[in-house]
Amino acid sequence: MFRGQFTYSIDSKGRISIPAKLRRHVSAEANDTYMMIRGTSTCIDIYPLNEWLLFEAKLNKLNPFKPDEIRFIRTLLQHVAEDTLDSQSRILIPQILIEYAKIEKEVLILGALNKIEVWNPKIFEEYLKQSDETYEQIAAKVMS
Amino acid sequence: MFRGQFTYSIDSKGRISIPAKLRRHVSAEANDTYMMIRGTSTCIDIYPLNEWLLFEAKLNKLNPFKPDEIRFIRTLLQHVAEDTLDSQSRILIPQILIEYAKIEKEVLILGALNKIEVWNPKIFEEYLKQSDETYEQIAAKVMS
DNA sequence: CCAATTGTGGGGAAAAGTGGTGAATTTTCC
DNA sequence: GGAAAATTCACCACTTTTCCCCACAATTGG
Repeated sequence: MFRGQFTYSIDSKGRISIPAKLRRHVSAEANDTYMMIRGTSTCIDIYPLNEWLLFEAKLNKLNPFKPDEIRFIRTLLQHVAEDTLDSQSRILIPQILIEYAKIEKEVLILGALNKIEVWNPKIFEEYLKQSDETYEQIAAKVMS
Repeated sequence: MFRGQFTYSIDSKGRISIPAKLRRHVSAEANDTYMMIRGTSTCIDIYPLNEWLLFEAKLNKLNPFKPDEIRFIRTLLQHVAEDTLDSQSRILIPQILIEYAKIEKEVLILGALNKIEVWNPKIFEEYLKQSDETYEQIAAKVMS
């Protein structure tokens, strides 16, 4: 499972290193392959291939004859991209996802259980502020 | 279960020894791996891996497509870091946690049941003073 | 009192992160 | 259809960080 945050940078070609500490938790089944999609917030979600396949299996159980469900599937799959690590452990993020997540130079990489999220640090900060619950309250709920 | 307090020092690289007397209480399942996280007070909480996994299991049951629940996951995992003991039984504390806990040179290491807390000794002293109630009063309330 | 363990410090090799070059392929345009 | 331009992608190079190892004083325990 992925956890923790890392501040990295994206280069002029749109490449991002996958942090070594996250890479250690990627199964060998993933074959250094990652799937990228639009996040549900203003960020990019990155799944190792094996985790993606599990997620895809869930999508497959949806009913494509229900308007809501097919719309969800289409919206999601529209911007899926696949890439394999280069020799420096980086993946190339498609321009359209970079724009969607409003990413500039600095990126915040967040380990979030079965996926890795990529944020513009400023946007992530704003996102956290919007919450009613403080860190203390959330911690109290989970850690008790 | 962890108990007792120890005054140690953090070195210039941000490493802290885990006291031998606490280490004896760590399960072999933990694989010498510890998770560090922002404490709810001005301190750092350290969990052996196996203890931490209990919390993570709770997070795993949440639905990351529900805005409230993914927010919860992000807020918590943001402040988590992982490390394994080196050959001298030390772990490396990330700079961001050191700053959060306002740690300088001396640290107070506190065994606190299922976790280990790391404090700046001065801050811990202040924390104890801050309460209006005496030890006796608090004990009466909590233990009844 | 001696041997083993523990806590602290630091050097140096290896890994990690970042940036860039240039060949190969694809696309564009005349 | 073919040359020029643009894109892709496999490498190469450099700097910084990480982490593995050695060293040593202090403490503990028999």
